[in-house]
Amino acid sequence: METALKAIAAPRRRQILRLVRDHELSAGEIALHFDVTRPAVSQDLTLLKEAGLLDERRNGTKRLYRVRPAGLKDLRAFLEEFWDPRLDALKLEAEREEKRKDGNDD
Amino acid sequence: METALKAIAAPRRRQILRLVRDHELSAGEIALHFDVTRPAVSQDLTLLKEAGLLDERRNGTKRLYRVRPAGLKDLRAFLEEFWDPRLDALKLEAEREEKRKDGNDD
DNA sequence: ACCTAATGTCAGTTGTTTCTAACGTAAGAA
DNA sequence: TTCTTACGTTAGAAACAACTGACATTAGGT
Repeated sequence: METALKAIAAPRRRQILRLVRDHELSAGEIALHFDVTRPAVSQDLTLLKEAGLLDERRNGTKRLYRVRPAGLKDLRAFLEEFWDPRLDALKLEAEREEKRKDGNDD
Repeated sequence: METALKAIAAPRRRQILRLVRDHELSAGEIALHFDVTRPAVSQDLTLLKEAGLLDERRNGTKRLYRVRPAGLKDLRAFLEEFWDPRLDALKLEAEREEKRKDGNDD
């Protein structure tokens, strides 16, 4: 969770998340959007992946990334609780709800 | 906003925000909760203040801190929009609503 | 005036992040 | 097997953040 919070604290990483919010993009395509070198972006991707915010899929020599909704959801939930800890009860209920629906990713 | 995001990415600073969520505390009282030196905490307080997340009030030789709800609200709004940019319209409406109510701090 | 309490500020050290250039690797085409 | 494409990984530099100990400041008490 710590990692995720730090991950979204950097503008470029937030931008990356936005880029792969709805469609997959390859590492190279992502890198094209920024003026740092490709390895720099690659490191951001690794960090985001470790934070559980990104999914990676390999296709041939390419690596395709996209947002991992569950990760985003967890981060959101953590923050919701942070703003107001009294939401605990509601949160637990929502989780029970989630389990019932099974595999829904918000 | 950048500052605020970085501010809450550190556990001790989140803890500080929790401590002064409902009641004011002096710098010294806050520092007692942690095992780093007082200056370290003081720097955290400065950072949080700069991020707009903390209000400072002086009383004699003491400085009393408490959460600044407006700052927290802005940060929240920023994140809401980040999770789902389609909320723009709703957000603007909410802001209009805020202005109407004038000075309400959530 | 002098003292104490409560706190901020500064300089310097250490630790962490971020970046680039160079190198390594794995997939597929020729 | 050799070449190319699309990547990740590493080493080292540079920038940044976090601490601590020492000092400065400000309010009030005696």
